Amino acid sequence: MSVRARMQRFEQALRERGLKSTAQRDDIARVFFAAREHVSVEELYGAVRRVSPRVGYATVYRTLRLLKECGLAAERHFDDGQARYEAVEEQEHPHDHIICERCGKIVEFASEELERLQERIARFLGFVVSRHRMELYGVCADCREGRRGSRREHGVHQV
Amino acid sequence: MSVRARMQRFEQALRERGLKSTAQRDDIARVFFAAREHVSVEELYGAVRRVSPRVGYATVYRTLRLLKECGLAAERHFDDGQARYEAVEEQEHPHDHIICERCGKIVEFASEELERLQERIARFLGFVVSRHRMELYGVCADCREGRRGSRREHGVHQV
DNA sequence: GTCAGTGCAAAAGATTTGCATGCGA
DNA sequence: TCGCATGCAAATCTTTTGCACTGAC
Repeated sequence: MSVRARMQRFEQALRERGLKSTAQRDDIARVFFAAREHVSVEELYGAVRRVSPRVGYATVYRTLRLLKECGLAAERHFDDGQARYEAVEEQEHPHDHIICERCGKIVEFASEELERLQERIARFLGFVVSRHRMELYGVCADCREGRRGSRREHGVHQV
Repeated sequence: MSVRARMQRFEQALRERGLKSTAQRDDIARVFFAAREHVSVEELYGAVRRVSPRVGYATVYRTLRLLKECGLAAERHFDDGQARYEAVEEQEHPHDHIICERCGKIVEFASEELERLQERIARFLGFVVSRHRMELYGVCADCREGRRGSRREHGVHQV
């Protein structure tokens, strides 16, 4: 989905909630949607300040919370401790992450087989699953072969 | 493994590193090993204070870091944001967690089928996996059926 | 004109660190 | 005795909140 389309969804969400559209909110949302996936608050704040230097940290946090509540952003906690955010696709299929421990690249993937297995395991343990999270950590092909590689890797890979 | 056996491993690890055995370290380690799994620092601090009221927060953190470095404790970050620690079994098989969103019970499980699937997915994406983490969130049988149930559920379930 | 939104600073919560003192080896 | 370990308080770091001012509607 384009940044423009996402912005329209954001503006619509604001209207639906009777919230105001402001220059700051727009700047933060636009930078967020245009950013590489999985930004930390710090990274987002830095990028926003380059566009609009008077924006405060608190507004970035507040707008990120707003985007989360509108279903336009998702918060992720990876093992390094710091929270990261990613833009959510419309009707997005839940997906998982595989992370290169050398270059930091994060690749998204979805596996129906994995989901079925999770259901099965949960049922065996007496649980009904509502959500899950899985992360694989390792080394990507680019790093193993000494290539530079792109840290950007778009979209969810169906595996 | 018993608390006693774990304490012996701890004392040995201290000696190997040329570190001192102190009353505080022993108290914290003993309470940690005896505690239910997945304690937060706050919970551990509270429990240690009941045994030894003069211990400081900093010492709990420092000892927990030490236990981690000795391979006797593992740090886990679940989705609620706060870090939790669990005692590590000797030659422990990596395992995953399923968490009841109603009563907070955490059940550990290990699945070879899951591991094989993870390997397969990673290979497909060009990665070599070194570790992983998976959490399932849902509602346990006890909660669904209005039973009280035990929050303790020992050991890793092979599924 | 109203009142939600913003920036700033202060607060809050989690964790780490500096330092004088204590205590294990 | 010597130096690591401790307790305390202060410093960090991340995130939230209070408040007076601003600006969207």
